[in-house]
Amino acid sequence: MATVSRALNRTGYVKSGTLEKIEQAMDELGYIPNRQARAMVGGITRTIGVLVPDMDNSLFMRIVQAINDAAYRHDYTLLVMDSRGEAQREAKIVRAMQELRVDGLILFGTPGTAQVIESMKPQGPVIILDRLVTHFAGPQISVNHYDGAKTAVRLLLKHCRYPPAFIAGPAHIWSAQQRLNGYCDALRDQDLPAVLERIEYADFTYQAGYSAMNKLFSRVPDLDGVFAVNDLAALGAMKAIYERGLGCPDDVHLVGFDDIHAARYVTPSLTTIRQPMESIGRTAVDILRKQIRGETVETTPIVLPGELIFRESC
Amino acid sequence: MATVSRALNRTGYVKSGTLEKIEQAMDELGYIPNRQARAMVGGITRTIGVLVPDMDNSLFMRIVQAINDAAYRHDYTLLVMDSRGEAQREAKIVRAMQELRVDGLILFGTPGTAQVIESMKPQGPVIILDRLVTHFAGPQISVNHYDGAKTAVRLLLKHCRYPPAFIAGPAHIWSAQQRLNGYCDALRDQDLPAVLERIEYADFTYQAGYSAMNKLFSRVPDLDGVFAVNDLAALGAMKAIYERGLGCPDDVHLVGFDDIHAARYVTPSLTTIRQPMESIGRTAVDILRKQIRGETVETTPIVLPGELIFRESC
DNA sequence: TTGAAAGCGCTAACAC
DNA sequence: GTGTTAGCGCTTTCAA
Repeated sequence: MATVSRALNRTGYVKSGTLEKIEQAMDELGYIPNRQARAMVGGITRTIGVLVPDMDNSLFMRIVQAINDAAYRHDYTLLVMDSRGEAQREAKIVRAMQELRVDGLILFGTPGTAQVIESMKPQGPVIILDRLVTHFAGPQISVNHYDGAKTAVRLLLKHCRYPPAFIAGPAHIWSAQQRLNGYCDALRDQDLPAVLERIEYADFTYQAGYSAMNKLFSRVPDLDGVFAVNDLAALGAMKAIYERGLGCPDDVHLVGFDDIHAARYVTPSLTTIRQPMESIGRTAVDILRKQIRGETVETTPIVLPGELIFRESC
Repeated sequence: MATVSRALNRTGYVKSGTLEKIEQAMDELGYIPNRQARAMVGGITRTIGVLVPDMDNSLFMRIVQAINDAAYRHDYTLLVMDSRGEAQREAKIVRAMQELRVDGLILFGTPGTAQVIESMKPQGPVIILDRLVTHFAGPQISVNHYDGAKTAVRLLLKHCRYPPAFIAGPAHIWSAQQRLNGYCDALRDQDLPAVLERIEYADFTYQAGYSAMNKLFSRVPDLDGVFAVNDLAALGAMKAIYERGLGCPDDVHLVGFDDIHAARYVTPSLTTIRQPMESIGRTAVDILRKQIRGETVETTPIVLPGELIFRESC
């Protein structure tokens, strides 16, 4: 038994003849080693848990894809689950992953995440992505929402005669808040006030972007530029613009945030701030691996720059 | 030890006082049962492996979401990995999942899937989704590609003066082949021949749809209707249509397949055949659970009807 | 109603 | 180079 184990793990000496015999036997018997048994004695499972609030969100999944690729490179298997944004479900899934003894956990921040982490014992390393959580001591990674928003608004200011409007996100979500700050400060830098009239709140959906845009139209007469908190909302806004018989960018300049696929597919294609999804995912796995190895890591949030993607809408 | 085990699993008798003491101790110690150890003796892991060729494909992920929800309801945890469409990677991931002793496996069919399954020993149940595989003896689930295509083409025939063109998928992919057959037969039903001139091959991408449409334009003078093998290709086609200064549906009627989110977001919104993603996912888990319980299941492919979604493009 | 003991498949330490 | 043994955390007899 021990010799087989040594052969399998290529640890210690095994005579080449014996090795062959072992390999042949494994083949004949269709033997597949049991990783759980391995994990029982070794302590590590080579699995990483990933918890997403919405598996049908291209932004999230492209980050997960990057995680997937990095994990694959390092021979890790991913447990991915969708909490559907429900805090209770999030808690149950985290628990299940702990019972499965994942080596590390990657969570996308939701309003409930802080509490979920609070209430669970710190079994192994945890990393939070995208929407950061204030009362969390571990590593966190996100795009620089603030700078990205500023860049977007500066671009609009270059093209527009009037101060751009903002379709904002829910006030209690950290990333939305950051983008709002960026919007306000970019205006302030030009000695323009951020007036309430030009800000309309929406959640991150297409529908909400559509109605927000309509509300802005009915309220603001001199409207020739809009920054939307994310691409989905921007797409909704675009719909509203075209329904009024107006055009993009001729009548209204439009900039989104995220760079989801649809941004490239629509006509006119959407100018946006691209999140560095690939490096968010890769960095997450890198840090996790360091933590798994027992090294200590920086716990101040890592903030990666977004990239302005020029397309047709602005 | 045995008593604790009984308490945890609520199997056998435990005095209520003892139960309380156990629960209190678990709390104090932050005890989290080890599912792997459990699985070692029990044989089942309550995990399901899911292998996707592209995690950033809304069609796939909405099916996975349905799988996720069904799995959650029945207390299963999902191992989801993205093979990036590479056969070799697919094989390695399946292997890893077998080593982890998943109770069942759900695969999205790719050109390489048949061989991967062939070469791996049948450890536990396997289900194949979406693109069926001919030499596979287990259960398979997909939309009725053929009927869906027929429905789409019939709709186009109603609105168009000329026989609609078809932006086809790769010939070696089963689902694409089915949709092509549907296209041809729908024409034939109206005593119209399916002429090669009106068929342009593309893969399932936006880019390919775009160039395919341009080729059709340059080849077919009387073009007022197009059926695209999937929504992404349809969106690319739409771009080409608008670039020519034409409109949808005024000049060219357009129908897609799948009903990805973007279909609703674009202007004009895309008429399409919706895949029953929710029921594909739910059914997959239902069948898997049956198989895990040891029941025998139907192995003739389950073919679910698609749904025509009327929007603006046709 | 509880405890003792065996064993799930593996690795690591040690002896041979 | 290879075999023996103990033990990872649990469930399941079987006895008490």
